[in-house]
Formats: sequence, structure tokens, C-alpha cells
Amino acid sequence: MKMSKLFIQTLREFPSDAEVISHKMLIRAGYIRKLSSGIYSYLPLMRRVLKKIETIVREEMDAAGAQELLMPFVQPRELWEESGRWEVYGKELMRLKDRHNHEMCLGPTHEEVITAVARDSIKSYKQMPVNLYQIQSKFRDEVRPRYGLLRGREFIMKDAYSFDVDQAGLDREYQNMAKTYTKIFERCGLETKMVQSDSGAIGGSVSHEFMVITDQDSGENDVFYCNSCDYAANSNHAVSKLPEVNTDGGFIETKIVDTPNTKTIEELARFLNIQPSVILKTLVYIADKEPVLVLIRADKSIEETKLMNALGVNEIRIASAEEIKELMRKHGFDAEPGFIGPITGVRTIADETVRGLKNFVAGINQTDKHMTGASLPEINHYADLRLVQAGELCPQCGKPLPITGGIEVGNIFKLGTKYSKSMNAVFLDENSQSKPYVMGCYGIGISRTAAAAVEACHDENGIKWPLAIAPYHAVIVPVNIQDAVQTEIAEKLYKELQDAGVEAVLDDRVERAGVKFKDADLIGFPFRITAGKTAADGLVELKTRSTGEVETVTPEEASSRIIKNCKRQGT
RNA sequence: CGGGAUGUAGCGCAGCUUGGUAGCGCACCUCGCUUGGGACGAGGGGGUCGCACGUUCAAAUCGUGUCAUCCCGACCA
Repeated sequence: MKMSKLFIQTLREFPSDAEVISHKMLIRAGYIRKLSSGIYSYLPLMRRVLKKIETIVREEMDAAGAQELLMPFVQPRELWEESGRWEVYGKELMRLKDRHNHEMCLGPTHEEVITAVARDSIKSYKQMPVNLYQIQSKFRDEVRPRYGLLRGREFIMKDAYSFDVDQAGLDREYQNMAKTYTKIFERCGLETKMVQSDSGAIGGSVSHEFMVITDQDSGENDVFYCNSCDYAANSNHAVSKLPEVNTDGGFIETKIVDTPNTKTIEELARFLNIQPSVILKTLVYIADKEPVLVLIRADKSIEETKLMNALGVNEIRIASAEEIKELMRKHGFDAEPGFIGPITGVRTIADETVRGLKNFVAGINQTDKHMTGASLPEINHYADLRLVQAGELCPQCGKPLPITGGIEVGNIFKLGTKYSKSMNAVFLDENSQSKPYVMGCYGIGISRTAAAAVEACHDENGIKWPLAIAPYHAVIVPVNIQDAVQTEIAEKLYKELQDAGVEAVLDDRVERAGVKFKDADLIGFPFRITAGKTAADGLVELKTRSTGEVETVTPEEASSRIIKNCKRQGT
């Protein structure tokens, strides 16, 4: 490709409305263009990057035995009612009506459709196992799209669905996919961790996410992973061992004390001169519209995903001050938030940390009062509800757990029979028994992977694409277009590289060297060959973008080095 | 959904307080000059100032409404 013909416009400045680095870089370097909030055009360079990733995904999925298909993007309401998700999915599901007033939605994921497809085709155990995948645009009407391609509303995803006759089959395919995903991201040149995670709205039991590791503030998720063993988990699923702390308040007698204006744990602890670890914190949540008391040791916090799972509800939120007062009135109390304690007759769940409390401090549902030397009421429901924090200890080996940022680029779920049961998708086994398929689903965010790569690979001058997913492998820069020797060397190299299968760009623009160099860095070509001053001596300059290394070599040496590198990538 | 901010040329911005022919830098076109890290000079093209209504002789500017975009929050007793 000649640079003069390439459909691209680089910008001299970063866009003012972009926040994260991948968003800024991709816009400035001419890869994407925003059309609407969370909706982007992929310009030719970006399309090439996406295709590279898609190709790697297809090759590895096919090698793993999966088959590609393509399902509809617009789906009818009825299908989503079968699975029960028309109600459950919420506002992220983009709903619309066709001209006959028939309700439809844009596919945010395809469990329903694939289950319907399978239901029509897979009648016998002999047709399984089978794994079907597609690469397609998805639409999720995010509450707040942000971070460019990292959290867009429309995005490209590879989604795969497996069908097995039993759990053992699913377990095998799950392992197969875990291995395949590891290989895919490795080939993309990305360092990822497979972490335990919550299964969220998709449903099912076991799930893992593949995270590109970043520094904590640039990732979308917090990830804990142990440096000493193989433990790794998303913060919404992480567990830990707690360092020893005092959980005995040491109060000799049980009594009610005045604690004026101690609405927060911090104020209360300071007022009573005690540690938060001897206070029982009582939170009021509204879980699927019902109030629930949630108890936890006051130096710890609730992980709401865990709470939601433990309660078996779809939606939770912290109760408003009004709702709390209302609840108090209903049970004959008059207390402000900040002085709430256990109440009999209200659904109550306690975090495991509560078990260890002795002679502690708790609210008694009376404003400006607390009880010291309290002991535990009877609690029927204990669960792990705690948000793991940095500095807590690895649950497997006891070493301190560091926290880091992570960008989720892939996930794998064991769905089990959730969808096959609800949608009555069954087959006959060898005993002529009718059984629901045992399903798994496996996603990779194609466009997000590209953005994550930029997050992980860049410097202040621009993008440093991994060779395997770069839009082009190399750029050749004749410094002075009017210098016959330089252009001749450049064009010869250009042809040579192309003939060898290297994707090269010849920067034939009538521009000064500085412009070409700046653009080359910004766009992120892995290799740059410069035919400049030394061209008269038969030498060119080879620059490797990832390392910044610059060498003066013969043109033959430069091209053979690049060809060798590209061959190694198998591209 | 709550709070904050911003909408003026493809991008980045000024002008608005105090209403009077819409500007600057980059990008784009032409010519000259220059050619190793975003040169320079000269000349040019491009905007119903987000949209609607209102006030006024006159609105980018004032008022009301609306839409869009971005940021923060929706985290705890």
C-alpha cells in the first residue's frame, strides 16, 4: 500500500473528549471515528487489525474443532421470553418494534438463538459434542458507554456455544476452550491471565475471564493474582485469607451507650476509641424490591455481586435513607441510617467475618445510640460477601495478594442446562431418554482486544502493535522523494517485501521526514525502514518500534530481518 | 438515574460579560521554497455558531425549552 493512497488522517492533537489512552491513540492515529456515544466506525487500518485478530481466532477455534456460523442480529421478543431474559436482561437489551408493531431486540449475545438453532437440528446424542461460533457485531445499550472501544455499545465479538450430552463432556470442552483462548491471546502478542469470575447475567455456574493485565487505574476490572501460586480472580469473585486482627471488643458488660453524631463507622470507632474490626456493620439493601439486612465486620466491605448471588436475586441496591426510616417505622423503631442493627423478622444475611465477632459494638435501631459488648443474634444465613482488598492473603498459599487492573478480553462459562431446559431443547440419549443439552459459552471481544492491545502496548509517541495484529508489518520511508537513490532503494525494498508476503506501506507522500516519522510512530508499524542520508552508501536504517532499537544495515539485511520475523509469526 | 461541564469548519480552540458583516492554529487546495523528528512565505476553499421558540430594528452573544457529547457518582450506615 502506498501511504499517499491510504485512507487515513492522523491528527496533530488528541481528541478532547477521549479519556483512556487506547481511545485517544486510535482516534488520533486515524483508526476509528466516533459516530455516536459508544458507536464507532472502524477505518481501514482498524479493519485490518480486527481482521488479524479474527483470523487468529478463526484458525484456533477451527483447530479446536469448532465450526463457524452466523446468526441474526435482530431477534424476536418471543425467543427471549422463552429463556425468561426478556424481563431479566434490563435496559441493556436494546428493544425496538418493527412496522407491524412486533417487538424485537438487537442481539447482545446469542444463547437464545443458538439454543433455538440447536433445538431444530440436534436430535440425537450422536450429533454431539458440537461447538458453534460466530464473529459478529453485538449491541448492548450500556448505562454509560465510555473508554472508547473498551466499553462501547456496539462492538465485535466472537461467541461460541458448545453442546454436550453430559457434564463430563462440557468439562472437557471447557478445558479445550481454556487452552484455545490462552493460545489465541498468546498469538495476538498479549499477556493475559485466566481468572475466576462471576457468571453475571448470562447465567450458569463456573466461569473464567481472560484479562489483559494493566496498571490498576487503566483496567476496567480489579484483578487479584498471586505471584507465588496460580490463584487469580476478578475482584467480584475473589476470596482471601484475612490477616489476624482483634475481633473481641473486650467490653465487660453489655450496655447501651450514647454515641451522638456517629453516622459512619469511622466516627463511631473514633468516638468509642475502638477498632472497626470489633463493630458489626448492618447495611440495608433492597433486593428485588424487598429489604434485606446485610451484616459484616465493619472494617470490611460488601462485594455486591457476591451478595446478589447469595440472595439469589437479580437486582440489588443500597436502600435510601427514606426507605430505611420506613423500614424502621414498620418494625416500631425510629432510627436514622448509621444506627441500624439486626431486627428479627427481616430477611438477614451475614458475611463470614461476622462469626468471629465477640463483645462487639452494634447499632440497636435508635438514633445516637449503640450497644457495646453485644453478642450475636441467631443468624440462619451466612455467606462469603466480602470484597477482597489489597494486602489480604492468597486463599491458596497465604502470601499477600496484590491487586492489579485487568481488561476482560475473553470469558468462558459453563452454562449447564439453563437455556436448554428453559427453552425445552432436548435430544435422545442412547437409552431413548429425552435430555436437555449441557451447554457452554465462550466469548472473545474482538474490538476490545484491539483496544486492550493499545492499552498494553504504547508509548508517548503512539501505538506499538504486536507484530501479529499490526495493520501492516512495516513502513518504508524515503526521506526525500526527490532523491532518486533513496526512492529507488525504497521502491525496491517495497516490492521485495511484498513479494515475500510482508504487508508493507511505502510512504511516498511529499512530506518532510519529520511528518513521516511522527506518523510512523503514531500508527505503530512494528518495523520502519528509512532510506535517507546513508542511501548513497547503499545502507538503510531499520527501526524496531517495540524496542526503539535503530540499526544501520544493508537493504538486503533489513528486508531479510523483517521477512524472518513475519515468518516466525506465521503470517 | 443524580451531579458537573461542553456544543462555533475535519481536529484543537477564541469570540459571548457589554447584541451590530464569524475568527485563530492545525488539516485541506494552488504556487514558491525546503527535505532526518509534525518547516517557511504568498494566495485560496470550507461553518444556517447543536436544534426550536422567544426578546430585539438586529442574536453565536440575552431568555426559555430541547437534543447531543464528555466527566464524576450511583460505595456501604
